[in-house]
Amino acid sequence: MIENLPKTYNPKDFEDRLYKYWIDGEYFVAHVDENKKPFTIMMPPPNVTGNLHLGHALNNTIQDILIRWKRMEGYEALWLPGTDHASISTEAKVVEKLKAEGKSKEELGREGFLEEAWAWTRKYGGNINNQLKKLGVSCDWSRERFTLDKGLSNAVEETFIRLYNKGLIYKGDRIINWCPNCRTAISDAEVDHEETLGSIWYIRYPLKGEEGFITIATTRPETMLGDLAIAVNPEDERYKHLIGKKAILPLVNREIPIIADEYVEMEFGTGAVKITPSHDPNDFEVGERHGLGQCIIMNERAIINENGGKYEGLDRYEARKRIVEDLKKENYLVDVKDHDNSIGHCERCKTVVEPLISKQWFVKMEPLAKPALDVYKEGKLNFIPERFGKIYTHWLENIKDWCISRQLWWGHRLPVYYCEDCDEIMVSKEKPEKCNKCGSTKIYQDPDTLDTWFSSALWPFSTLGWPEETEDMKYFFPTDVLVTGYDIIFFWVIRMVFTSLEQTGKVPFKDVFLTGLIRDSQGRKMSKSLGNGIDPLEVIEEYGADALRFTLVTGNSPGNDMRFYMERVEANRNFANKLWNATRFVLMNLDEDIIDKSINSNYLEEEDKWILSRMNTVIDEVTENLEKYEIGLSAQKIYDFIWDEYCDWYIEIVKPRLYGENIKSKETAQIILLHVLENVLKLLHPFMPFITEEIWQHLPERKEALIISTWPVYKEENNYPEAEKRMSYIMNAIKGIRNARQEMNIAPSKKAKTIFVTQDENIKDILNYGRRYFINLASAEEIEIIEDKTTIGEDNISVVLDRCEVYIPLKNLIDFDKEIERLEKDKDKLEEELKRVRDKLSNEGFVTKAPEHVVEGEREKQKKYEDMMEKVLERLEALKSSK
RNA sequence: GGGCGAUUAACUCAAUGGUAGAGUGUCAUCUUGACGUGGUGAAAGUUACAGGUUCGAGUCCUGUAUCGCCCACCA
Repeated sequence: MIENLPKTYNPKDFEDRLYKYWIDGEYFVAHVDENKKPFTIMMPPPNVTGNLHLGHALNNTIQDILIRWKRMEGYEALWLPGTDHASISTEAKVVEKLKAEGKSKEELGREGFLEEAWAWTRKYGGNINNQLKKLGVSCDWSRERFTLDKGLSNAVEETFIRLYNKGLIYKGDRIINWCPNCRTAISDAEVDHEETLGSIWYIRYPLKGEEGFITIATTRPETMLGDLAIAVNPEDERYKHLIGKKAILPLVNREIPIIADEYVEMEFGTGAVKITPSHDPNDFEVGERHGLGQCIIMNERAIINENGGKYEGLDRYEARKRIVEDLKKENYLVDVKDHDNSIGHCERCKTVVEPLISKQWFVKMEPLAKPALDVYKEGKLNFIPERFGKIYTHWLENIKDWCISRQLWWGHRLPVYYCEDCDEIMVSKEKPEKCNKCGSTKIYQDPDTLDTWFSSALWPFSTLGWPEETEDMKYFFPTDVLVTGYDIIFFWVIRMVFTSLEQTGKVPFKDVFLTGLIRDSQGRKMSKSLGNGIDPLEVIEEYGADALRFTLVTGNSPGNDMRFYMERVEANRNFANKLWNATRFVLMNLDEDIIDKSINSNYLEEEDKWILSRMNTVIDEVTENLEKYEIGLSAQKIYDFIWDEYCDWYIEIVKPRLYGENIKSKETAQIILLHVLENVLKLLHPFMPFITEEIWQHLPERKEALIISTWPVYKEENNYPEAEKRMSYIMNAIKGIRNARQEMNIAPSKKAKTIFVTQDENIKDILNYGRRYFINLASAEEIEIIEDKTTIGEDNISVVLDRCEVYIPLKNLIDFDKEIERLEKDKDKLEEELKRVRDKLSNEGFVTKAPEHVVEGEREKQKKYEDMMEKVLERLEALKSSK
């Protein structure tokens, strides 16, 4: 007896067990094997202390599908996992924890803080990996990396030094984005702009040595404390006479020059602009051009400093309030108007960022951007969907230097040392013994750390041992595809490309598959504050990982946002249950002695050929869809094949053979049931790895795990177009009969005599062959196939098919009005179809220009519909006259 | 101010230029020996709008509307 499955599908019974089974079998571990082609994916490293959310689940499901598929196709598949130290985010969490304990970063000092951060990382660091395992990810845990690992840190330092030595990293005083809450500089990409309704204040500045004022407009009055000039457009007739003169800065009483600069738009505001070089990027440039110098008025917490005079110690917004009040009091405020403007917020903590002049480290982007643009133009880098290529190009064409230093402790410390005596800068991995320049031994390291994305940018190769020339590096790099969300194209994708081109000379991946965002059922972003987030682990707990995975990859397309519905998860769980029970059916009808037998084409019946042929097509299409990254389509095709064709048709058709006396027929049915099931399990495995492996393990004589079985391929010997045609005729006939019977309220249990009328020898042959199908699937009994319908009375349900009519005599059960109504409906449908076909065929353009097979197809349809129409009309007339 | 996307059944979404599909929901029906997490059947569409290209358009082009996203230094 063959071991059977439990009666109900319960994923919790086996998902964890199977994951352990795969791990124990080392199926996820990749090896350098010159006889095989490599296929590599680098998992986008989640934050080390993060938790799995649906975005991760989507991403990793897609990667797992690709990697499992390629593994089965015979590639040496490496999927390398790991985590990111997430400098700013982790540091913020640790600071918060310390705060709750009444401690601060500063109290602990750098060493103490880092100890706390490592403790935190060790405590929460494993979480996300364990959560990923629940999802079934088949990544190579033996190669797991962390961005702060020794090797990866070495790669970071190496890269920094190389770029520095090439002059591509520099230190400079520049306007950067400062987060007063995180108290660090952040890059442009880390600033979120938000349109906000604010005010614009019109302030008049008295002229020096003469009567009158010059009125400026500003959205940030508090920055006037740092004003070093007023600028007007050189062409502006209103102000030409004032250029070169001086004005008095109200409240502060500083003399500032009135200068001319092209940057000023005459149409905006009053046409005169206050210039605050230390607190605005444009003003900074104006200041540079006119040698205005600097006046910094805020500290790292955005609190007014000693340069702010009496406003010193006030928060920036408090200062604004007070300054506006004072201006009003002293009659400098001319007007206040509503004004929309776009305000930058820290991507991490949402605090309004402060543009601030500061000494920071930058990567010079222009020379790096060029090759990254070229490889895209040369087609060496593809985006799925393609439209993201434009976003990539646009960003690179308008790129600005990348601020990479952060005033944080958790991260890669800059490999930069200074001489205390002569300020010489020394860039090296180790601390220099003495100063290169003056020989002093008073050397200290730069306190700053690097932007997290600087190390992430190296991920595709630092993980493989670069800069060492490791075997892994030579074999697995460059990688094949990157799967990530479109929201981190700027942060990550682009930076990986230019960094890899610069350091390795290679594009790090051929394809970039971009996923959309997952939203809640109302289309809102999932967020903690809204409380609408869905925990993937809870979904897995209730419905199983396979149902979740299937939900995430169906019903959406790459790069488009999707809404998440529990109902869909449930539907996919039901699909798993369907497959589970189909397997139970197959297993309970399997005789042990068929297990070793292979398919003998001599014994194949029509439905066997049909299902083999259909399976063959599905194999072909699914593979093709996967190659084009059409994951949702491929999943849908497998779903439809399993449910509609295998379960609803093939299993139902084959039942009588399984219970019948004909041994050969019975055996063949069993062999085909098992054969198709095996192939379907393989096709479905990348999408639903757990249930398929579990079922596979219950099939007789399993020698190897499904995860390493061979991906099915199209086979010409399984191609049976004729059987497909004949079966589809029969299936259509069955549907027609079922439909008519249901509409006439004839219960399926009411078996009825069924008479087919046809003069077509071919159809006769098909129907004759298909007798048992009708008996079992269309509630037919006493099937007759005749040529002449004149002897049949009127007391029938009748169905008009292609080249055939079906009569089901049901004496005294037929409601003539209802039967007429039903046929009228058929008539209407046929009329519509006929009109469409006739219009087409009477269009000369169509007949002459459309491809021959399309025209021929329409002609055949016309003939068919005309014939059917004639029969329907005859029947209608007969019914009406006999009423 | 630029750029991009979306608009298809009640809802959520699919659909290589050739008769618009699915899931969910709805209605009817079935205790048939895998599955009620099921079977069978039905109803449900001017593919946002207006033009154009084409023998033929949900699909390609132009414009409009609505919604959404991204980028951008206009004080």
